[in-house]
Amino acid sequence: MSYSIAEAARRSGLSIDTLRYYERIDLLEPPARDAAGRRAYSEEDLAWLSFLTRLRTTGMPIRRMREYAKLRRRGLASAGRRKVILVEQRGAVAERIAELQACLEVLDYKIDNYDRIEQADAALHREASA
Amino acid sequence: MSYSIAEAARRSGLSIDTLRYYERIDLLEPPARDAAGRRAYSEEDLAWLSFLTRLRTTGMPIRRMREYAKLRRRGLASAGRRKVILVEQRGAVAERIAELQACLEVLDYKIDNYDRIEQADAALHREASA
DNA sequence: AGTTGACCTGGAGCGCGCTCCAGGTCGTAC
DNA sequence: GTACGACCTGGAGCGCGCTCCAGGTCAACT
Repeated sequence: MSYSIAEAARRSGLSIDTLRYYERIDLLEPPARDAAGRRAYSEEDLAWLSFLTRLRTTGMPIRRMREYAKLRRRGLASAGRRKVILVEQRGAVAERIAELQACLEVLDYKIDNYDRIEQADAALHREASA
Repeated sequence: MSYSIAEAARRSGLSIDTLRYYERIDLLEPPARDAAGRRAYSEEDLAWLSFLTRLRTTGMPIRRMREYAKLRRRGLASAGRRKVILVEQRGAVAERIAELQACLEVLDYKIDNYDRIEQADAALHREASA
């Protein structure tokens, strides 16, 4: 089973342009082509894309993803170095989550303040119309 | 107490250029100036900067921060709309955290796989040298 | 008086990650 | 045979958030 670029885009959630772009910058091995020279993405291609989008979601820069992709092309021998990249990224993600949670607290605090302002305001109106 | 731009940069963690840039794009009210025309940031300026950097950390686009800043300049009357922005952002942050946590699981899974590869590899070496 | 260094302004430039475009080729449907 | 639509290529353009630069002013120090 293989997929046209439009199908691959739909399934990966990336745009057609982005798929071609990823190929150009060596994130993605050039997929097979059909008789007419059109890209035919395999299930494997899609699985790799799905992992790539995970990495992107974590905020990994494309430069680093290319590094990972390059290692992957070298096969098993590069497994150690690939693992290092993932472990590093895991750390970065954990940090980022902590950072966001701290921000969440600040937001909650501010929102609480606005709540109090609203209540004071409502009280004022009750008083005025009493 | 007021602070030179260098001090403000040090305390806010932003660069001097970024401070001037924020002022240019109306994120920051133009701070007071000393006799020589140099910026003199107040404690309030710094507090606002610190909140701004929180918002940036959550990934709020600058466009939206400007909106918030503009409302703030309009005083109490805009409190309701400012609250809406913060509540919305809180939602976005919560979503983002969830997304990152999902990615974390994928990373853990992949890293586990690499661990297994390493162990299998180590076993092979033991066998070979036995 | 001269040098240094922090600061000023307006504007250009940059790295990132796409996104869009022009101009062309195919295969299918009418 | 022609119109259409999906796809192709190479390359330009874009929005974001800074970052850097040239050329200048000013206060302090020697």
